[in-house]
Amino acid sequence: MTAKNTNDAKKVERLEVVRHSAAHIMAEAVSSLFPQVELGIGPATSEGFYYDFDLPRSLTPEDLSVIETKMREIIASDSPFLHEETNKDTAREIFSSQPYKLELIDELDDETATVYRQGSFVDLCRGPHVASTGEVKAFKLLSIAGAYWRGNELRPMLQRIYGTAFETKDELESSLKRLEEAAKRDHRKLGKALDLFSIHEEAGAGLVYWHPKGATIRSIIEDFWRSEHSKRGYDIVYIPHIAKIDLWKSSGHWEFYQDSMYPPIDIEGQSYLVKPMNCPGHILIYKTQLRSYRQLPLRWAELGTVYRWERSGVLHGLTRVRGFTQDDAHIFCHPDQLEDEVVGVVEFACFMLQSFGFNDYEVMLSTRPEKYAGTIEVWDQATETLQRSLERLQIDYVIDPGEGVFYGPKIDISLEDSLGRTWQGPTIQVDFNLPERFDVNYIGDDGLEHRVVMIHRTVLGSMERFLGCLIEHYGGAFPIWLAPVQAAVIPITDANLDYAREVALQLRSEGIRVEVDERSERMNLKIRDAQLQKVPYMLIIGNEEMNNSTVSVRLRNGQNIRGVSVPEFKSMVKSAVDAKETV
RNA sequence: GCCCGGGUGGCGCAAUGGUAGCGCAACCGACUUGUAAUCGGUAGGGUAGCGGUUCGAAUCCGCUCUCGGGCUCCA
Repeated sequence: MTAKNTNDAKKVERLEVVRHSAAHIMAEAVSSLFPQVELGIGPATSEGFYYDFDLPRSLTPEDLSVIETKMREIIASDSPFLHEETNKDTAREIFSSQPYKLELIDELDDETATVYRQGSFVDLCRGPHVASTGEVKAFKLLSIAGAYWRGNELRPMLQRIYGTAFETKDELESSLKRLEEAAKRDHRKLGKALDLFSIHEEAGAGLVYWHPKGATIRSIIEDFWRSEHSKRGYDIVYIPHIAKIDLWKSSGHWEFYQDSMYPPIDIEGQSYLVKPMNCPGHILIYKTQLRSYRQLPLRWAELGTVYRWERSGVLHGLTRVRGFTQDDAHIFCHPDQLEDEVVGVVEFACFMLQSFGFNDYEVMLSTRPEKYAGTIEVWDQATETLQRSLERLQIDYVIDPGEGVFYGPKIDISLEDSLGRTWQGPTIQVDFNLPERFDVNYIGDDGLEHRVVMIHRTVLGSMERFLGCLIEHYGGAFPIWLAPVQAAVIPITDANLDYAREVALQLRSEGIRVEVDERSERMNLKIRDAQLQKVPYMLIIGNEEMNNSTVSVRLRNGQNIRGVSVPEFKSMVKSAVDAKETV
């Protein structure tokens, strides 16, 4: 487990100041181009900075370069950032024409208000800033977006300009390159280019169709998932996709989660709902018997497909969809087992992530939200258990107040991909509520009924989101154990076709995923296509190979190994698969 | 859902009021070739959908669907 530490806090701090100053310079530029502008806020972010504006017209991408030019002038003028302390009343006068600033002034804790001036521009701001505008040496405006004032969808929508800034031009350049690289790895692009999945306008937004190659990867992951679960004492269950509304009323989902559920379906006068979660189904199975404390913990896992109504604007490739398969499991245990179970799940989740090459993650503990079920005591108890488990594992975590689910607190793990971006992955949620609602019990050693404690958990998140993340993490160049086509057999001329087919047959009999490129094309074209498809091994077969019963192996990194016998190649692939090698 | 910007042959793009064009892929033919694109030919769309303006619409307007960048929200 690698803790994420801010290795050079000072540098980060300095960068924040530069970015915040860049935001002010941008605000000055926008103000001079649009004197009627009403200013929102303009902070630095982990990636750059933004500023929100209320403007008389919509900005276009062309406006960005005009604003950038203006910003360069301001930077060239090298005017100092002047810090000024004043009181609220004076501040109100300064910002009399700025309603958003006035609102901020009203909410200041004490009587002093700090303002910063550069040139003729003045902004309400706590600071700090660089000494003068000339110190902002490398910046770029990136995009325009709508953003609600103060993040509240009931308040006006402002226009937000995103930009980024660095201390040096080199750092800016490499950051922009990283963005380009990220764009190339976009799972939506790669999904199309590598023929992995599709989403259809005529079939519905947010609903994923897995093509053979994508499905191959998915089913390998699912097989791995099942076998790792069975090693850890889980059993697999299956449940239906719809259930009577009463079940969802009993569970509390109808009450707390209705906004995310699809409307009822009428079936012969009865209302049914498509499941947004799997838990009630697993509870029904639990309740088919009287359970003894000796049976606990029961760990039941399911690749359970759920459907949630997500607002149209939030859908995004595979990472935000309306139908998805959770790698779900529910653990029924007694309270004394809770901590051990949580520890086991967190370890399991980390193991799974590491198996896919994710070595950095962030752990978040989310506490009681405003809308919650159950009592505060029970919530506190559960939250403490989660906390103790993380401490036992010596995992650094951040507390996210009020972000728990309605039925219990949770641990979320977000993973960091090869480009340093974070993705929401596994989640572990304690639930004291559903056992209560469904009266889920076990018979203790005292012969009496006791309430079970439930853990909901995923170790990947959802198949869709995880695959989306994996595609980007590997940039489409999947490790050998996951690659949908592990080897492309490339005959040089048609005369080599029969031998090529024979080699493929031999490899296939060993479970190696092989395709023969039988097209009447040149070898170079076939190699190029296999490279673009990111196939890990290309087996070039010409007369030389045919005569010696060998293959010539080309790796996707360009490396060539000639004269490899077929058995040698088999064991090469096998060991790469076993080691989960990436090439 | 909200703000802004898009939707053109399988894919990537061009055409901004005058009856849609290019590259790749596909198909046919020739070539039979040692590590990232062989050459030639053929076919393919009426521009997301519906309605409107106009002599004339891919281009302008309205509505719907959908995609992208964000906001809010989330596995």
